[in-house]
Amino acid sequence: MYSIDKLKEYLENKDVKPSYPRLKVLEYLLRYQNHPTADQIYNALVNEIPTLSKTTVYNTLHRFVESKVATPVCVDGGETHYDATVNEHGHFKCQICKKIFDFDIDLEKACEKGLTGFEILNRSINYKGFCPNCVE
Amino acid sequence: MYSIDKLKEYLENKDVKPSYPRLKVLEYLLRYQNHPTADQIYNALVNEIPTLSKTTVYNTLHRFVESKVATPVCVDGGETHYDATVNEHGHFKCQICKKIFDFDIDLEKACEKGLTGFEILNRSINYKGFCPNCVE
DNA sequence: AGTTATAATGTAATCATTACAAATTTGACA
DNA sequence: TGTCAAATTTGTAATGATTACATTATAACT
Ligand SMILES: [Mn+2]
Ligand SMILES: [Mn+2]
Ligand SMILES: [Zn+2]
Ligand SMILES: [Zn+2]
Repeated sequence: MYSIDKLKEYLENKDVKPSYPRLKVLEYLLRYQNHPTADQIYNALVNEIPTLSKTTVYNTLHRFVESKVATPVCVDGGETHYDATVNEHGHFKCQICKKIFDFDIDLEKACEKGLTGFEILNRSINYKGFCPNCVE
Repeated sequence: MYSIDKLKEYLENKDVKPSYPRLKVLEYLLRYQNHPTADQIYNALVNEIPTLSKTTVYNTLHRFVESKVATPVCVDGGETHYDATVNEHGHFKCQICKKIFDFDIDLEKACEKGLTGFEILNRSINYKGFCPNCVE
């Protein structure tokens, strides 16, 4: 799916040194597209990288965010989820199965009033409700 | 500004018993419109209500949220802020002064693709950047 | 190889939030 | 007004995600 060389190149282009933990975290994010938490990533990788530290996962994710390799997804007060899809899109969190779904949204036509003079750096759109599998 | 009787009536209409701490929390939210955290509310009220417990503030806010007296605002991973303005609107958090600003947004025209079959219960729109006072 | 910068690790601390049991208040009713 | 059950409030202890930080390991460069 994603060759190590491609991942290395991708990180280098974003000025992130492609260490082994970083490559593995990126590979995980891209492969599963499941908006995992730091803890989920750690648990998924620690078998393959027994020396992995949870702090390294946090460090890596922070690095990814500041280099725009990943986006944090804070859909409610709980843990932060991470997403390697960095183009703008919405997130829908199902209240039953807790899964986070992507959806496309075009905010150009959604007229915002009251933001003249503000410099917008990023926008996050989070919906909550029931996913098709969980609507009864 | 907001008479105690009006506040009482408002809470009763939402099926929330108007206890003294609840009235004071609601009054604070409505008066300052500053999207405070539980801690900020506690610190603002504890002088006037010396017996106030932080747990009561949390209990009250949870009650308010479930009764739609208030909305939680989770703009980034940190603390949850609360808002007594419950009609849909966007929030802008300034990265410098940390203030949270309201803005109007009409999502009707923002076409969402990929949500057929989903039942949406609520939407939250959070922007980040620099407010007019902090843009250099 | 030696030197320096960068990254990873482990542990302890932080801090918002929650759990829980005890105390207090409220409101209905006799 | 007194009684009693239900609801609310309180204080404290626990939780759990995240961060701070000092140490160790790895990488890059001369
Ligand atoms: Mn996503
Ligand atoms: Mn608001
Ligand atoms: Zn679901
Ligand atoms: Zn500002």
